[in-house]
Amino acid sequence: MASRGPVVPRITDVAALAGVSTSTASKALNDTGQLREETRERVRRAAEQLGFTPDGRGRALSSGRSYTVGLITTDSSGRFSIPIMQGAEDALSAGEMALVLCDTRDDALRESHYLRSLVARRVDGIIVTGRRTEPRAPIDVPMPVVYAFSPSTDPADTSVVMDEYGGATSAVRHLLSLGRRRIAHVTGPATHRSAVVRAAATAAAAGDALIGEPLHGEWSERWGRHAVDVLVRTGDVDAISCGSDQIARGVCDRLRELGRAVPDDVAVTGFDNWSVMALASRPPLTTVDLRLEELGRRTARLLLEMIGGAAPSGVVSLPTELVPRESTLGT
Amino acid sequence: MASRGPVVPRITDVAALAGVSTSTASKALNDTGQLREETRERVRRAAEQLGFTPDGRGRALSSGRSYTVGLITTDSSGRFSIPIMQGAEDALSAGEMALVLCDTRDDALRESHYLRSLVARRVDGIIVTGRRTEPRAPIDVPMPVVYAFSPSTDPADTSVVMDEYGGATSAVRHLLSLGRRRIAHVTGPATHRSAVVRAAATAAAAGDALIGEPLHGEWSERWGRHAVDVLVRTGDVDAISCGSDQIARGVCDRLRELGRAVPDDVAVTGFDNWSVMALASRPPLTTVDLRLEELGRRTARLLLEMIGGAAPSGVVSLPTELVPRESTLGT
DNA sequence: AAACAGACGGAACACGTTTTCCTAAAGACC
DNA sequence: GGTCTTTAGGAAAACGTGTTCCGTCTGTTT
Repeated sequence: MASRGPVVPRITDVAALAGVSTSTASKALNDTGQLREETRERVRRAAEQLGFTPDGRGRALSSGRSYTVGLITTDSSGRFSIPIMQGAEDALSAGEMALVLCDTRDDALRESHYLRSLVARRVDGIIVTGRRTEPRAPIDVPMPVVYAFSPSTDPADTSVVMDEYGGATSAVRHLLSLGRRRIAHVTGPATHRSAVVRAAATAAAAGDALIGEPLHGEWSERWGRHAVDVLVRTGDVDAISCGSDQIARGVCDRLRELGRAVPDDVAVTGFDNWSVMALASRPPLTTVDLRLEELGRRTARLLLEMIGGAAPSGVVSLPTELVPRESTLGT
Repeated sequence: MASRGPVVPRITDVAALAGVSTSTASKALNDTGQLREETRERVRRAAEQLGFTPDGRGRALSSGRSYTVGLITTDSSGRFSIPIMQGAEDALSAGEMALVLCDTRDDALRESHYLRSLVARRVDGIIVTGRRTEPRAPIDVPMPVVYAFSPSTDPADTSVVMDEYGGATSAVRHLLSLGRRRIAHVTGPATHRSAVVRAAATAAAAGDALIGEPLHGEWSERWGRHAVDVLVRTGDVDAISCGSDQIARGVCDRLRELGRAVPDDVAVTGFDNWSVMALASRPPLTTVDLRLEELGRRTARLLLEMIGGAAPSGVVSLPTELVPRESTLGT
């Protein structure tokens, strides 16, 4: 027992002031047991007067729950993790649950350290999220776990992912519906699952309208600019579907520099709806919104259900949303 | 007492297995009290065998501390909050403290909700961080608080801020040292403290070299581009110091479109070192790094000291760091 | 008036740990 | 050999809450 922290009133103080026992005070404040309304009111008044707030630690111990969930993220700086965090935090705070943040920085040592810490805190459940969509090894803890964004390699675990395949498909369908028939695809490294999935969906949806093979490079504006140079040399295209908004922005910049009008000469689509890129691009990008905040919310809700006793629900795939803007529609 | 959660071994189980009392087991595992080494070892082995992890809730109750700090942020999505969070989390996790995340979304109702929740959890301390550098009203809680990024209006509180004035000064000195003598300043809205402070520092450091008044607009690439049009009409400049990297990127883009070489004709500096902007800009931006992660770390350390009993230390101002890149140095 | 049911509230224990005493055994000293 | 000190370990209380169980008191019924 270290030095006592700040002195805050305990339930016994409230009980004493109201002239009842602690158990009665507890019942009054929690609306349980059989008490006269007058007694309840007296206790409530005493609690108010003292500014009493029940101690979560005692409560946790008594209830067997900590009303806390852990969020393990491989990099919290990632633009993917943040909206997920926000969504999860939103859904959890509604249920009076707190979120403790653990950023492993992709370090296995850190991860095991944090896992021990979360287990020690008797967290009610854990959300695991990654930086990439590659499946990851499940964690071994004695409490419910939900994987978000990067699913568990064990299909029996609960994982929430977004439907990238469907997203890429919707982008291509959009281009086709606008009459584009010579579509190129520029995306990230072939070593990234996202790039491969999006490319496969694009090829399948475009069919004969796909020009050449998908071009793989880095997830950068620079690569987008360079890819345009390559495409221009190859032949003519009337649309470029990109694997990310960064690439798409680079594509737009280079097209403008070459005197090709977007979208009149070439329509461009992005992916991710990363506002910093999609809105700052000239013109603003038609893109696929991943609805990551919804993904976070859904993840948290599934976790809450599992904490409530529900069984794991396997892999849940969430729809994306096409956001049409000037890069395909014009002004 | 709700349904029992996952069954994990308690210290009594360890004690029973080792054939000692619980108090002895506790002492053995915590290296306190007077025990034979052989007994200690026996207990340790039993703990290991059972996979025992002490329950943080019981521990918190007994120690009077929760080993948890709250982080109240007005928007966790902000690119300023995130590095601060990371730094804080880094410094805290080293001390076995967990960080619970509270995103108020700039809503007073949410804020008071979270404050109640944190007080209920008997958090050991709270970090308050904002989206802007404007001072904010202090919070009233019975535990140590440190304000980061946006200081408390009460100078007696502990606040950690960055030295924007010094940062802007260093950028201008850098331009002067490169021989630039006709410097314009393009920055954000005059209603933002950051813009005003940075502009004042720029004017003071530039002296006669400052061309015209600081140009106030939005924190956007679009405004940067537009400001270049204005400046070109006004007269000739050989350097533009910008209030943010976004503005600077817009400035660079427009200068290139107008055929002005950066930095040969006009040198450009940014502010914030937001890599998405600073590195993607053509050319990459010389800019002022705010060292937000260090700010977060420092904040957390000060909080830990206050939790340990130290007195508030008033406003602490942290130095920024000039990062020279091609937009002033050339290739 | 006696028996009974129901309303009300308190005593005690549980949750899991740490810590403060306290006791018994073993050794040291005269 | 008796007293004193040291060592090793246990019993009990503390932290703050929720809940179970039980006793009392009031009012109703026969």
